[in-house]
Amino acid sequence: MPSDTVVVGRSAAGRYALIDLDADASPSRAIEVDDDRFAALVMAREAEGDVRWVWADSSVVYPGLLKAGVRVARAWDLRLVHAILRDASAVSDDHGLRDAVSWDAATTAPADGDTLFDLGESASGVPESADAAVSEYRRQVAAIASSTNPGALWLLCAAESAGSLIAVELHAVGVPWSAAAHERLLESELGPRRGGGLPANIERTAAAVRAALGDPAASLDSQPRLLRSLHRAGLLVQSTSRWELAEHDHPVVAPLIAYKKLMRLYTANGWAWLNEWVSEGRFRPVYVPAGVVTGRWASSGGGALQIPRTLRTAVRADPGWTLVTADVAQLEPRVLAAMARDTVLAEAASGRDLYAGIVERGAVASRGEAKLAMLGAMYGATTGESGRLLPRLRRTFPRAMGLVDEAARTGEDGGVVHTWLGRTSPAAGDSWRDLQSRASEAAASGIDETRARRSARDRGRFTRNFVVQGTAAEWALAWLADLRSRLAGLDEVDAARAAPASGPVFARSAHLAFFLHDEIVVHTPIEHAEAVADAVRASAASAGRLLFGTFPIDFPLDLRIGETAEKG
DNA sequence: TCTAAGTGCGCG
DNA sequence: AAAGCGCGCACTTAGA
Repeated sequence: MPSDTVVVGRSAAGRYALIDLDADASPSRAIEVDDDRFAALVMAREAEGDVRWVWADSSVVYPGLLKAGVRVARAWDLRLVHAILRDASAVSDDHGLRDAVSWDAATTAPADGDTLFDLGESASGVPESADAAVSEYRRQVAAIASSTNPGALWLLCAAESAGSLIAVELHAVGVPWSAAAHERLLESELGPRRGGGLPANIERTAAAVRAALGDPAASLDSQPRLLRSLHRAGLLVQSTSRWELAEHDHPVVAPLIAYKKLMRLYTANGWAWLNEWVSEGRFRPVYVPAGVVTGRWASSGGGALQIPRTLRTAVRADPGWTLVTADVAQLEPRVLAAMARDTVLAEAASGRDLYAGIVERGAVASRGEAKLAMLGAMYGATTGESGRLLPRLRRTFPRAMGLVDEAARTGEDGGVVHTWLGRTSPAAGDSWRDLQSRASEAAASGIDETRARRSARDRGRFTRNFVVQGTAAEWALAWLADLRSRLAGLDEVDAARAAPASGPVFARSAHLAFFLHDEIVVHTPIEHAEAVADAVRASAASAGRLLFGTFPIDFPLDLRIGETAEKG
């Protein structure tokens, strides 16, 4: 059965308007409802059959639906799709889309969820009228249809929209988080919490630093003052970063590095963080789909994507539930092999460890070298060990290396590049172009030329990485979207075992709980753990096929089942 | 007292 | 001080 397309927005009277579109995207039927009827109507249509909900912004509309107990299977996020199509190099005839500047809203975090049905003040500033949504949707459909790669663009926009739903759901359901485990870790690392002052271990370590500096009043938290103290103590570093400190042999080095580590934990993820971000056993990060230019997600508040690995012990399943954690081994080089149709690299990647495969093919001598060289290829290293190893990688994998080298050249020349599905890098800005053209004039100074050259190289490294990072993000979106629908097919548990009872409807069965670029955590009733693991693997395979068809590249997972999400 | 920029470090 | 990409956050200082 083909899916129905229903556009959601506000009517002139300020009520919710639902407009059915027929096959050629013309409006065929409109219904207006008051806010209190909206969720019920959506639920009814979902029960009736396959619907794609087209709305301005999932982060605005969807939290209210979830709160009312309604989950939708498919959506189309006009704001996110607009941003993709506006920049897409595959779109030449945009059917007025690029002129529709009211849809150019900045990526925003959702207002924090308590407003039931509040579409009134759109958090992202995009239009909220149903008519505006219909017009924009028609422009988007036409732009995709007339693009040079409609299939890929459609897939990208659908995946992006699925991601917009998942981001809202992840926030609503939260990461199961044991405050007790977190506190135990804080106590053991930082020592007992002390009213007023710093925790005991931090104070003790600070005292050791000051003793080693021979300066009982040394300021450790002000970079310029600490730097001067270090100089006075005879440690002639240029910065106070751990990397540079570690290269020196001086009694202050060890305690200072220890101090920085403890302070980091204390200030970034200490008791204050726990108090602010964890409640009722859940950490609820705000995800921002496409918050990164490459299409990766960003987060806002709580530092969701920067939780230190050591804190993962606090991620604990509810009683009767467990966690399925999976991450993709070497996602980016695998994606690169597939994009470049580099069968040699794909072969080296087949099985478990891509870096071991590179060593086996004789390109470099050790796994460490393989990793360093491959990261250097994707990031654009020119110097050091990584830069030295690159030519060997180019000889062994000319197609894959050719793809990233070409992306870098395009960027240096001021051009744009795009991901496998067609997300396109931003155009070079005016100041960048000015700098380049000034440097190419006859009267250009040496300084101008050097600066222009450097900024061209910078841009080249950005576009080089864009194609790989962005395509990896697309793979991950496809993985997430496919997994979400597989999980939705698993049975619910009794309400008494729901996790937690006050959580959103989908929390009564296995559900995604965390996502970090190439890693997912699923919270599941214990009896469904194996089924979840199968679904996770199946969706990874399916994402690979969806993007790369029959090209022989696999995406092996590191998958673990256990009540904590700790890696190990 | 506010904001912007610099520094450093957590994640991929 | 990262070399070599992309982020967010905490803390400080400089400047208005």
